[in-house]
Amino acid sequence: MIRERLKVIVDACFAKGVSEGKWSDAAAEKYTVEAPKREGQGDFSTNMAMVMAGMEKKNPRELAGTLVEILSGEDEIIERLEIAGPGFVNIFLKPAVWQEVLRPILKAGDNFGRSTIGNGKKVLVEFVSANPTGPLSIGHGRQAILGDAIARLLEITGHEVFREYYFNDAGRQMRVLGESTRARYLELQDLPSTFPEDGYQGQYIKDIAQALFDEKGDSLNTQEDAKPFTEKAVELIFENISGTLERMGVHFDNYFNEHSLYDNGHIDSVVSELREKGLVYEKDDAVWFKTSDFGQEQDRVIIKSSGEPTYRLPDIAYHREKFRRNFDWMVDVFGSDHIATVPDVMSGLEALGYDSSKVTVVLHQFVTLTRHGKLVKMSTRKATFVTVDELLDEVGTDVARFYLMMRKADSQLEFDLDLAAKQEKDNPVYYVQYGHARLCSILRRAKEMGIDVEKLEQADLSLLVEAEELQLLKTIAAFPASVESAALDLAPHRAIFFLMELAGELHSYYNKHKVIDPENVPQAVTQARLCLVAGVQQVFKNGLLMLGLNAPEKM
RNA sequence: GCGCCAGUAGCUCAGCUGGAUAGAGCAACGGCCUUCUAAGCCGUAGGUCACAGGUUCGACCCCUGUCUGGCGUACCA
Repeated sequence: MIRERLKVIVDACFAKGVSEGKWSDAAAEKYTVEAPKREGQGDFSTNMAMVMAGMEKKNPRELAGTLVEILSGEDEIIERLEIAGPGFVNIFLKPAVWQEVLRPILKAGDNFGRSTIGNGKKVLVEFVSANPTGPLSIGHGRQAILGDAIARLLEITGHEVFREYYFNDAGRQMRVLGESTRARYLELQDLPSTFPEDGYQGQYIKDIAQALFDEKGDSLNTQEDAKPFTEKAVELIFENISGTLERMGVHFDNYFNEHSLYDNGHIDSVVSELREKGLVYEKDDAVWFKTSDFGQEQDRVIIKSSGEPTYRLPDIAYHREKFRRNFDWMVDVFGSDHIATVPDVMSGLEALGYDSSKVTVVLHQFVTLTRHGKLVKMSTRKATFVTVDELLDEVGTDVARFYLMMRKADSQLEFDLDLAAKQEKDNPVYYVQYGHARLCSILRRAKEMGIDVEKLEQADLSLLVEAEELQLLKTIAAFPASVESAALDLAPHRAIFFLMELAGELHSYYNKHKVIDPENVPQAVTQARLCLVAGVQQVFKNGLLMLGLNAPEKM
């Protein structure tokens, strides 16, 4: 909020310099106004002089001097200026600028941090999209949390968000699932059975078989078709997946069934459209898509010689339906093992005349699990994975959510189960939540002492002069920009880091300065500090809730 | 072989479009609770930002090459 205000002033001064012939407008939009990392380098700093130096063939420090001359006329919010290092202009603002940020924050309340930059843009976020072959693994968990956090961030920045889960309950995988279930079903009756070679080996298949036996008895013993087994398995697995998602606080607006693409003729129409454009051909009894026309190394099969489509074809058809449903932006959250499909889908969309730049794919790297210091290898088929449910049992929803969104998607995420479970105290989740709880505790105490919280806004904020106080004010003032950056860059981990930084500053302040202390702190100062406490508490609360985390008032 | 991602403190990781003296949390070591919650704070220690070149006023960031790890590279999804 403050940075934007200052940027306007700096831009005006740049323009003034241009009109006065001090420099050309070549550097317009190229320089930045940023908060320096280090203390003592001003509230903000601009590199304008250095950016201009190369273009103007002039000494950066000289240019900086000129800039300072122009800027010094702007004394409404600027206290002083200095030229530093190779030509930075450091800008020190009047403390009142920071002190006054509290009023709008308290006024905005739960809405502080929300914005309208999304401008009502319709966004489809597709994530999880696991086929019903087993419980959600921790990898799916990462995707669920990442996608959910992205969706939440886009929502509060003014996008119209639609969450979708794409799944397939037909085809070869499902046959194997049904056959695996049947084998377990016969097995539990001590009847001869043949477990498929590539069958699903998890305990959950046995549970499904048992449920089926409890329901139908031995009436399925002579069943040749695996279909009733598949149907039961899908039903129960989906129940399980929905339950897990519910526990994690993840909801979808729609479950899109791949099979509907066949029923509605979308698969066929994609093929015929591509055929009309001369982009498919037959070879070795299979149908090939000329992906080489779109810069790829080789063409790809879209219909196998058996007549069955490969995964690419429905993927393309599905994305075409996304476009037909008029979304302005489509965000796909995939695991990195799906990387191969991305260029194929993009090529398909281009071929069908759609602007594939409206699709953004967030590929997240794998979650590597360690338990007892050893790497846990994961495979759904062999059931050697850790399920999201088990994770939630061990560490709880908040810890799971926090850990799974704390890393950027590009990084592999190591989840140490022992650590997450035992780390009840030295846990970043609690570090942040504790900050919120502590502030709530102060506000409670204020109330008990009869300090009228309603009147806080009338406090004399100029009494907030401690370095830690100004730092907290600067940080919370940057909250909306931080949310925007996390949302637009689809990077929820930045919001997490913001909260951890705020928590660090808060805990330091808490230990150094007392808010309520009638004997040592004047009442007016207490009033002002309570305002700060309320503002910071509000930011913690908004930040935690927007990420789907709890903001406990007591811990 | 080729493509994508990663390589930053003992460990796990931040570092947003190139900016000033490299950041956090764990772990280690030394301190702080008759005072608003010690799930906290303060201090110490810890680095050739994988390696080698290049671009420039300035490189963890951009370019080239090399090495290491992960994921792909199916008529599996």
